[in-house]
Amino acid sequence: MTTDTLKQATPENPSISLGEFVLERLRGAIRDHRYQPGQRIREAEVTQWLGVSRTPVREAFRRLQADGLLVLTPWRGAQVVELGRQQVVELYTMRRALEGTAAGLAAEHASAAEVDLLFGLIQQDQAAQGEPGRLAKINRRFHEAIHGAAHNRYLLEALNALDDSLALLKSTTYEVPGRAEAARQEHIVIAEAIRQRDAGAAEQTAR
Amino acid sequence: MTTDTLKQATPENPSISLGEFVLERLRGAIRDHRYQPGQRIREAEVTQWLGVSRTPVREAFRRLQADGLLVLTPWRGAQVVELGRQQVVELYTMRRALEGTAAGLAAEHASAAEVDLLFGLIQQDQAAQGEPGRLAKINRRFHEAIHGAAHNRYLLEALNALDDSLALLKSTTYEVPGRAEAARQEHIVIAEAIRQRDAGAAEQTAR
DNA sequence: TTATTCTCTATTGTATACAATCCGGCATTG
DNA sequence: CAATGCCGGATTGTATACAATAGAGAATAA
Repeated sequence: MTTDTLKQATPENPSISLGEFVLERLRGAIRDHRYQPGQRIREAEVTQWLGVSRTPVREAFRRLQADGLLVLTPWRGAQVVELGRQQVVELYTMRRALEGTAAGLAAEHASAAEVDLLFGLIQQDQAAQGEPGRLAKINRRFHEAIHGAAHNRYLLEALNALDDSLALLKSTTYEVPGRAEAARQEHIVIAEAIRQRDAGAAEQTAR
Repeated sequence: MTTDTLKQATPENPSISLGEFVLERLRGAIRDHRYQPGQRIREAEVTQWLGVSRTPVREAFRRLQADGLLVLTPWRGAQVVELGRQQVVELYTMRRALEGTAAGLAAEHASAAEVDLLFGLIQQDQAAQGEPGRLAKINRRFHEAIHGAAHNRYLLEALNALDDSLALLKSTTYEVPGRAEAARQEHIVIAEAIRQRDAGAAEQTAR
């Protein structure tokens, strides 16, 4: 594999290594359910798909194993993780906890600009009523803003890893009628608590 | 590399792959400060040390990168992570938070046997007064017991990863005179809160 | 003397050859 | 007919060859 082929394979960013490239493509495929939980992924398969040799594929496999997205069984290769009921429960429990932690830390560490961003997103949220797509996007950005305001890279990493694992589930974003309104009210309470540096309240509400 | 050589390299457990073997040896070496923060680790070096080829070494490197113990720079190889001041602060903050989460979840999910274990360890702790070595060991087991009682594998993973990162610091286990006694009192409060299923109190005290 | 460029070596990224293992089907035997 | 054992292909684990790059040091010019 020459540098030329690498450029072909990653036109957006020719500077990253093939291993990173394969990693991102595989992670994306798993997130988008192009590989489904329980499905086996053969090295040769990815090799042909992305036009690279086995070496970078195997490196990507190892990283994904460490991230909890793949199970590597000796001599049997890689399988997308299948989450059991108990694991799903634990995953959501952990997420609730970390979400609370993030809000609490944000209350302690958020800058004025970050607080402004939170309230700005709440206003955008208000303006996007009735547009589920936009609403979901703004909602996500609100949570990301809180995560960032916590100013803790390890917390951030953990939250991202959790999100990746949650993507393994069938994404059933069910619409509960009054949920959007209730969520916005909660967001206001959280943002207010953060502005007033009330870590306890922010943490409790975020959970 | 034949199976025979593999057995030579891992006499304790000939069944695991060489990649896993290298991973464990490297992780241990970093934990024990045989490789110091900032130090570069060359592939050829590990290759000779452990008598394996570069392939398993590289796999171990990737896993350690994912665990946050190594930094891999393209064309410059692996370096043990050097934690800056801010990172250390964030690490300890995260640990406090997760320790609290673990205690809170333990209060919700601990079995009777696990509660008994906690109180048993407190008694052992009392009996080991004046023996810093034993005391530290029992203390560690107490915390591990709480982590286990939380019944959340993702939390457990995160705590272990955090411990690995903390091992990068110069382990300055400084002895504060009355600390052992104070710690035991705190442990009693935590264990009591868990027994009474008081998640809030357990979480607050554990932090 | 100092800055700069060039070359060469050490080291890593990638591809591929080879060894070991698992899993299917098939034959043999009771 | 069923059960068992034994190949043979498919797949992964490991080693190694080759390509590409970074960095150190020498040589040259100012």
